[in-house]
Amino acid sequence: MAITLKDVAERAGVSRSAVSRTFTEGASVSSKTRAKVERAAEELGYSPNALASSLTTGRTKLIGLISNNFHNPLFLEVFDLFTRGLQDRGLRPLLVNLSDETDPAQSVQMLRQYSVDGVIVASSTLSPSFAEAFKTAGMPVVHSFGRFSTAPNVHVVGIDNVACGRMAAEALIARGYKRVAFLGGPELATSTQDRAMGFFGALREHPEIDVTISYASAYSFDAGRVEMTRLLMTEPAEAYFCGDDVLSIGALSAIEEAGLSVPEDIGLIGLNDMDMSRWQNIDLTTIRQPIPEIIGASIDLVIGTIESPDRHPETRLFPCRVIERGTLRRLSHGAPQT
Amino acid sequence: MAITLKDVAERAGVSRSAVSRTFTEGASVSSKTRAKVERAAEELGYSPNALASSLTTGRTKLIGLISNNFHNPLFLEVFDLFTRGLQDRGLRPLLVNLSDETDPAQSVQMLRQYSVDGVIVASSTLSPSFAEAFKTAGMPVVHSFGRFSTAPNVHVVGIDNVACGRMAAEALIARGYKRVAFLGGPELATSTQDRAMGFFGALREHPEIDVTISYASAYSFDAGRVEMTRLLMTEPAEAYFCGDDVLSIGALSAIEEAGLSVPEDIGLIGLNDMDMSRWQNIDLTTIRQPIPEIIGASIDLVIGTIESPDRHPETRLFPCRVIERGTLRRLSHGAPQT
DNA sequence: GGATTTTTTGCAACCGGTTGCAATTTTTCT
DNA sequence: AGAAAAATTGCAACCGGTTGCAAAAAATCC
Repeated sequence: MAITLKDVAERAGVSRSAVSRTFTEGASVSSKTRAKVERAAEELGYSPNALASSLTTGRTKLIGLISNNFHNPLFLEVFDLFTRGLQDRGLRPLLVNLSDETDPAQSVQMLRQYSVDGVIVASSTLSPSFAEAFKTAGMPVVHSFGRFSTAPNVHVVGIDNVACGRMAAEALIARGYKRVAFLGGPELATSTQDRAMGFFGALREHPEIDVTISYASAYSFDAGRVEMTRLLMTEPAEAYFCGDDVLSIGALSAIEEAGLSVPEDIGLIGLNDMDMSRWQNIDLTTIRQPIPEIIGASIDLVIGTIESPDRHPETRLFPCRVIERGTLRRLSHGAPQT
Repeated sequence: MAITLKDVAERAGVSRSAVSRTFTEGASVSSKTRAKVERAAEELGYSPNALASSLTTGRTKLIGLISNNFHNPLFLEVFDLFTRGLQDRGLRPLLVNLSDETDPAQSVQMLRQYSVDGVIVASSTLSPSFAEAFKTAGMPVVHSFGRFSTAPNVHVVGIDNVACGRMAAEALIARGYKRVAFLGGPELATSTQDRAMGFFGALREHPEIDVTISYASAYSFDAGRVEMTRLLMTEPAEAYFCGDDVLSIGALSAIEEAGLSVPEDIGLIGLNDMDMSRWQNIDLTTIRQPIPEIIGASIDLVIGTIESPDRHPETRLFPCRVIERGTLRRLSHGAPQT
């Protein structure tokens, strides 16, 4: 059915090796045979079978892209950048949707069956051990949006969640809020824990500020809305740091529905700066994660590890910054600016 | 490095064929050898190389999933359902991000190199000829969210955009609007054209209603906002049918910013019913596309075509329905209900 | 021009599996 | 128990490529 190497070889009147070599970067072929082969290939419409060649070269150019975040709009941007970035470097993303699975065994087996060259785990909620399972299985792996660790076992690229928590706290302090709160994502998500730690850490130096905490059941609109609705039933804080933009938007919706206004009655600051957050009817003050940089670094790192497998695991964290929009009261003039 | 068939065969003391057969559905192996092989495989941690086997079986279980919609939040749901649906059936999505590319040649070549078993083109903006290129190259292909055609060359699964346009018109008529408009997506997108056709067709029977048309430059928030802002500078219509939810939200933002309110001053009806549209601070009246059904049918159809390649191309369109929310005035009592 | 070096080429083995076929073993039958 | 039928097994060829090696051809040198 399909055109193979052999067909081209016969048509061009050369050996199969010659054909293989013309399609292999840096192999030794005279320009004369190359021309013959290319002509024959063109006429037959031949293109080499990447999977067959992977058998001998050991490289498939397939990268497993694993995620469990198929409900957070931020991840559409993430998938866009990952797929584009991988394609631009000649790699192909094999997408794995983890949904509610948290055991890596199946994914490891599946990606091994397809001999992927490397694996990218894109998730802020999976535990570090998930990515480690791929390393144990001998696959180059990078955990994107993962958690910082002083002695990492696998490459981690992301943000310093503790620093972000602190940054959020400082933003609220600078704006003179006296009763603040953290509205986190799922309590056991590593990112939630770290953000809470940073937030509380910074506020420890400000005992005059009252601080509370609560958790939404997921990084989702509904969870944020439900939790904020609950909070509004008693005395709410003056401003909330929400562990995620989509959570913030849920909270925003609950606040408006209660007849209160943002930022006059309650302030909100999110985290991520997904595209939607800048929409003028949302206009969320938030902390921006430099997504393109995180993804670029993740890809570079996985490629680097494919090339030198014994590379020492490293953690690359990118700085975030506050994006000033409309859900926090303006910075009071003369207040300490960070 | 990795464990191969041969390793298992040696350890189990059987031939390579025996090992191969124990891992092949419906092959002839005695329970005794099967046990030996499974034990050896277990001990060595063997899992068969799917790509090597694809060489002889001709099946990779890889499905090319092609899209150019990486900015419409609806497509996160689409990717979620596609990846889950494919996985559940033992298939693997190889994701291709088309971005602004519209020439299928590269994608065809790439997917041929990876010997994908089938291709799903998920896009409402690509022309039918895009999907046809895969068929010409001999690959089973389904165009999801594609356009209806009486004599289709490839399988198409989607909605009847003309009927949706009509449905939108009827919804506006039923609510007594007298000056309505279509705010379409890119003028050359096939979906836009069809929706416009249905919309205008239905209104032709109501010459008393004034109807106008304009196009946003993309199916995006910004494009919707820009276009609505422009429309508001002169006398706007009483209600708009927007070609897409995200466009509607952009329009909504422009309207609110102009100090007008929805649905009191201007009504809006979208199309898609993406998850976000139900968020209470958006609360968009819209026409729901039954995304899960479309995706399920697309997967079934691509599998069906893999199994019987000469299957006649068919078009499967799913019915849509209006989802009543808060951006259109309430149906006036006694008004004709459709 | 002939010897030497460099480049190009084809052979054949291999990558990790599958499968038709004939030989062998097991089961069934009388 | 022995013959016939059915099930299992291994051999060897094959899937579509790649690559080390030795032979052949071309280029360089004196």
